[in-house]
Amino acid sequence: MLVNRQGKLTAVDQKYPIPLTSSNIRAACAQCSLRELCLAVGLDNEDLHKLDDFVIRRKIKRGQQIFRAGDPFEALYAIRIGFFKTDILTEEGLEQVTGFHMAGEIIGMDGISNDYHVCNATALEDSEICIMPYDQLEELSRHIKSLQQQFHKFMSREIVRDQSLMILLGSMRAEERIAAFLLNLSQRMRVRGYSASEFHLRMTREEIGSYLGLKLETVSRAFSKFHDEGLIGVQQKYIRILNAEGLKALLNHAPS
Amino acid sequence: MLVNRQGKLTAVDQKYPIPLTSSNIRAACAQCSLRELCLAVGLDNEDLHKLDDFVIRRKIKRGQQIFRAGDPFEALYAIRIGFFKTDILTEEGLEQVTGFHMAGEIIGMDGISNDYHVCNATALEDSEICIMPYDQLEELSRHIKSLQQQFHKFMSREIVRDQSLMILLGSMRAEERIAAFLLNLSQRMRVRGYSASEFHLRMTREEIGSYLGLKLETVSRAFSKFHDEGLIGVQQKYIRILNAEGLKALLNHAPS
DNA sequence: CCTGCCTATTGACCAACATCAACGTAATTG
DNA sequence: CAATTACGTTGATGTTGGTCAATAGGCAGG
Repeated sequence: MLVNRQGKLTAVDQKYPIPLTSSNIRAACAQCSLRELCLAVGLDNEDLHKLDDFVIRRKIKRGQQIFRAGDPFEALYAIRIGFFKTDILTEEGLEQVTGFHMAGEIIGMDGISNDYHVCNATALEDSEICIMPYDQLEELSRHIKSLQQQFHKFMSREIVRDQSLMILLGSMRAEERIAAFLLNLSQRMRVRGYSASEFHLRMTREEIGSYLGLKLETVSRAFSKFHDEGLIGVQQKYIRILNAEGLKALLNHAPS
Repeated sequence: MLVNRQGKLTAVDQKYPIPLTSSNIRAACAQCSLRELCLAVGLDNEDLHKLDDFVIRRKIKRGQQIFRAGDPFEALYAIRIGFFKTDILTEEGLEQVTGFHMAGEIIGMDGISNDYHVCNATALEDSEICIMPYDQLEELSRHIKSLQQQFHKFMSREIVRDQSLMILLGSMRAEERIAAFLLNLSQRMRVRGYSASEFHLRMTREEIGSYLGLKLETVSRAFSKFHDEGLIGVQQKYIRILNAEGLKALLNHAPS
């Protein structure tokens, strides 16, 4: 087995790069439950089938990577099922997590600007993705106006998302960051029809810290503090939001 | 006069929103010296003229805003001459600068995702922009493949740029951030044919600090320290890079 | 030229978070 | 089952950068 239960690589990752010849299934956007979250929003059935013509569905195991920094850019990836992180190895060899990604989100757009990827994308649980070869997506979006518009909105949304994180990193204190992080996760779970008040974290404290510009100890301490204050329940990676209003209140009166 | 020399608003800004009926000139992309930096990269003359048909050139005074958070999204703006900042007012009423923008760069892409802008764009010196109404740009990019590709690259570049800033904010210490900031500015000046070793900062220490997640005093102290170490020359907003290698060296051995 | 405002610099002090370290726990492996 | 490994929690201590405050310089406007 390539990964242990924590998703850590325990051997050379022989499944990378993802083999394009095995376990590939033609996508079926028209039947997909994520149609309204994904790029396909607003497309009619005929157009959906044009997407199906070149979109490939793939299973990805926990710990497996879809692409790595430096890889040539070939496709965008829509998450159908599962949970991913994207991260960058800094010059000093430190990992910095740049995002956590859930069903309906699209990753890989960083690669468009220079024809290679600048980050790694790793599954944090067993997942399923739709591979959208970029040349064909670009071609099709020249012919389907609503696809073009939807695609642009996805890119713009990524810009806006990154800017929110910049604000978080630039102006919030540790506990505010963590409250914001939990509320954001909760919100995204709700949109996808999962419980917004209890969920399993798929990432470690260290990955959360890396994402939020904090050390893992600081993350752990904040979780414990929120727990003691009755704001959340914490048992390892299992989180319950007990007082969402209380968490939101932490965001508003920032002394800094 | 609406703004004093520092660009601070000294009266209600009556020039906002920018009047579309005065001082508008048809753009002339084919003659533009920024053709190779801007969206027009790779377009032939015929296509350039199609762009000219709807792109409007405008002068913008220091302190004037192109758009504000909450404004309906209508156009993208290419900077022809000058220098801009984009910023967001946080819930607590604090300004957070999200970017500094120079000639050849495009601002406003944050507005695509929700049909309104999420940030403000303010000229930090007298400037000139090309207004590109978005509907028409989208339409034209369906017909000109290289325009479409170029546009996508610009959006992706913005994503990559934001992610670099996330890494800076999430993992660098104060002096590293400021060294990185100066080197980045220097590099962008070089690309535009200006001196990379001496330039005027168009923004205040407070704006730099806001951008880098630091307080203005910290920015000032770092400038003084670099000055004492002979890395840079500082006289108010006039900066000389005396030892670029020394600045780069600060980035590499990060103890954190 | 003086006045006032904005900006920048510098020092003294302090708090938030990082660092270092020890220990506990869950899950996997042999 | 024991051993191992990753992950998480908590405490003690230290450093970075924030906070508060005083001072000075540049520029606008009367």
